[in-house]
Amino acid sequence: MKKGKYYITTAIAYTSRKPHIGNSYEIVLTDAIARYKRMQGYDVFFLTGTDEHGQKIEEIAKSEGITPKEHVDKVAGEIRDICDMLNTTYDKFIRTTDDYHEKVVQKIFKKLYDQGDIYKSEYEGLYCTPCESFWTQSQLVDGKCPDCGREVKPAKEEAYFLKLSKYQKQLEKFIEDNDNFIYPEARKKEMLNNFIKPGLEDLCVSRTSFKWGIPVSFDEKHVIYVWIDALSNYITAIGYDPDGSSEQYKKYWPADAHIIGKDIVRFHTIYWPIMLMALGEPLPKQVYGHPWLLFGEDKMSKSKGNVIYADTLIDLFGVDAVRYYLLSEMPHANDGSISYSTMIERYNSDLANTLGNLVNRTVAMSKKYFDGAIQSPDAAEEVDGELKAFALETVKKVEKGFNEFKIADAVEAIINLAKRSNKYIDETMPWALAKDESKRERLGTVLYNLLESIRFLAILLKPIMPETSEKIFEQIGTDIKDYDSLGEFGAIKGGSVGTPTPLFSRIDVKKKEEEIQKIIDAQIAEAKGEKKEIEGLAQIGIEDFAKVELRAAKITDCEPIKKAKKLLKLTLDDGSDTPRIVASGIAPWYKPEDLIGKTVVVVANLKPAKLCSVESNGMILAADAGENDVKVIFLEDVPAGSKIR
RNA sequence: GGCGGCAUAGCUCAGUUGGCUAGAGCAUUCGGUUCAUACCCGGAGUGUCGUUGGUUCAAAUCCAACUGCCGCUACCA
Repeated sequence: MKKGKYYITTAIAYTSRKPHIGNSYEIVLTDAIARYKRMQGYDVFFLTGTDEHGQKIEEIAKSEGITPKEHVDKVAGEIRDICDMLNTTYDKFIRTTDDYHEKVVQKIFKKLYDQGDIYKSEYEGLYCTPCESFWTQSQLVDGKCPDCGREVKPAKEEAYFLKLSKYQKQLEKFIEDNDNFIYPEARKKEMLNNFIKPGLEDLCVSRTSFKWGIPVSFDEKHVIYVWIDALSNYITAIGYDPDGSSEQYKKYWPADAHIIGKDIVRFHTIYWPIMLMALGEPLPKQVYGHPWLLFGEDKMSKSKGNVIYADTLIDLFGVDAVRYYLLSEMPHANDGSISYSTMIERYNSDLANTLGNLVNRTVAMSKKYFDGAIQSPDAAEEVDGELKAFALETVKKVEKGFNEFKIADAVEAIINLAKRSNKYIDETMPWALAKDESKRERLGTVLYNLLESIRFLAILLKPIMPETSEKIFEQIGTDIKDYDSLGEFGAIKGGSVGTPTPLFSRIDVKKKEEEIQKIIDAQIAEAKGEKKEIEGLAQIGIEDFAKVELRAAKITDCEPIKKAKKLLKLTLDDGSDTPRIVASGIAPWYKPEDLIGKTVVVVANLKPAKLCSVESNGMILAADAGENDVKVIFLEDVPAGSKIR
């Protein structure tokens, strides 16, 4: 049955480093949906790709001593390999460094500028001079530059802006009229309440602070910032062009679903629709912001040895089991979590015991009792009717799950059909029927119903575990694989079954855990090795150290700085005639009275900086003693002014 | 601080518009079966449904307050 077109996309992955499984599961999710829709008869176009510009990439490449292009080529390759390893069926893989993309993005920018939706102004922000970066209030750490910890000051930079404010009303109306546009519901409320209703500020869409990006065609010192560059991929990939788009674009746009992480919902439901409104193009039908898949309780970290990459998992369990696991654990509203132990558990209980064993025992019985020949069904009994009804109901549940992006529900429904089929075997007891020659017809019917039920499973599993699905078809000896055949129970006509072969062999938990432990140990060792390398790179000569002038200084006075939560203003006697004023971010850990009279180490030749309107001359040394603990280094029996070396 | 959400069996969660002795999966335990990958099927459970009030013939389900947890709070790609 032919249905309409269905254009679905993932977010494009940022090519800073190789993604871990938490980053990769989005494409598996999207692939399952794409395969499902395709199977239903939709003309699907599935887009994924990589986002390759920006300051961070420029910096990483520099630290690696290669060009940004070399870096992104490497990482984009890795990302694409992972997509392929996961057996995903994207129709196109776009890179934001692709020629056609860059050209069209420039045209889009120009068009918006020409029609007045983009205008030139000044970007006002908090600037850290040594780091040459702008920061927002929320990015600051203790009111200071998050990179170097130094003072930031308000500064202006020439930049281009997109008029969000102009389209605010129109966007608000669109979101409210289109109930399913932002999904799930909670995200919609967040966008509406936090951003749209309070009023949108215009968006800065260009930068001059770095070079690795698409230049503004009519003002070369500006680079087009991430928003317009990255978001446009959804239309440039299928041939949008302000001067005339391709047939493909006309066919597929607007997108039916953008599948993205919850962290970028704002970009896709505010900036992106407004860009499209400004371009005069229709808006996507739905944006699904999925939650995160975390590893256990912790965030993934190399040094903890808990970073899981797709290839590691695939080596351990096989691609279909990994897909199955990710999709069955896929959270819908709250963040979910994965672990090796639950992976093993689900593998054994769902895949090996429930599904694999069902197929195996059914095919084995068909071989044993009828030499593989599939019988025609005879008169139906009540249990048969129950099984049929259950199978037909499962098709509906799976459809509902996919339509609502609750893939875990769909997966559960499928496994439940396998369980129901196992129960059916116990209810009908084919081995007992086999002992009675007069029950031969009944035995044939029972096995027929089982094979048909398994055929349902194989079709419904196609989007989840494509390879396993094929194996099942081979074993049950049918090639009736089309989705429409699920409208009725009983499509198989004759034929004979294949060889019973276990689909998933049970995992020996102990052995697998040992294998996993080895991988974890290797990861930790590798992380340590990398750390050493960094330490090695960081080595400096004695002449560098000599540039730092350290002196002992006695704290003669100390008071909190009113405007700052974390700062204390210290007055120091550094042995010179004039008292030295230093601001220090230690208020959470020390009270002024604890400090007066103590002797500390001060960096005497640090460039003065103004912190919350106090001029700070130098800094005092303190240790990061723990996650959130700072200890000032105190000196004993050292006269103020002593040089430290 | 503002906006939104969640608190149900040991664990992960279902519980639609208020109504039958509050459910499922996993784990635990007992029993059945032998076609099958020591697998499958069945039984047993345990719960003050966060706390306190209120509405109602009736509340896990509606309202209020409180407590705890979580998400979002604009220029990061």
